[in-house]
Amino acid sequence: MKELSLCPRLSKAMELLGKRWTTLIIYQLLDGSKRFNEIESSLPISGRLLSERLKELEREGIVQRTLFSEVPVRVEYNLTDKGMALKNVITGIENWSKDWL
Amino acid sequence: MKELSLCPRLSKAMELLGKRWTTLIIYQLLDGSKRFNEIESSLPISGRLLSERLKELEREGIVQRTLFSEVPVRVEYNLTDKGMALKNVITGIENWSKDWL
DNA sequence: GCTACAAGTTACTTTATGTAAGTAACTATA
DNA sequence: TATAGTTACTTACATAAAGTAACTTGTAGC
Repeated sequence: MKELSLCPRLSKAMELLGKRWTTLIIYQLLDGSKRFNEIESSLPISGRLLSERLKELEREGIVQRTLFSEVPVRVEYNLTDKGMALKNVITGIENWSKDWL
Repeated sequence: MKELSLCPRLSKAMELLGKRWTTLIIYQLLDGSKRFNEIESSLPISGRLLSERLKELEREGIVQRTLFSEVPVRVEYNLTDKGMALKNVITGIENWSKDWL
């Protein structure tokens, strides 16, 4: 019988942020909204996974999706307040990386 | 040809911290050294992966492994300065989680 | 009808993770 | 002497996640 001293907060957060690409996608959106293709070309990620991750982030309320019915269609993604609140965390990781990697 | 606006610092850090269990293992070690079995029972992780992750963390200089040739053998793991420097990052994630999850 | 475009989706392969059993080296107990 | 117990791992195998590339949908212009 395991007596988990697992921190549920950290654990839940890492389920999200720990998934591959998630943090990098959020990073791309920190300086404003971007289109699907823009994110896709700014990261070495495939459309398949980008689509999956954006759906997860939308479901979690971290990213907002806006559809423009133009021709061809345009879709913009931007961070919600919940997403923007991750800015400090991401900056912290960058700083650690700068100091130690 | 992709013109990646990928932040190499964040990217490299997330390759490490984004791996499943890594951050949770570091969290377990924030308050002092622990033995293999202690970590294993404090997280829902298998020995197989824990062993793999600890090796990665040791290789990256985040965790230090100390062997005590007792009977039965005892092995302790503790964070290096590089590992301890992640405390702020982890606290940041916890706080975000508290505020938004 | 044919081509072009953005934003996906589908089908398939490779890699990572999960699960359970096994190993090494030694001690303590019957 | 034989058996069981201990820690810290490994190994073998099954399942889930990620990677790759081709295909779809809706619309416009030629």
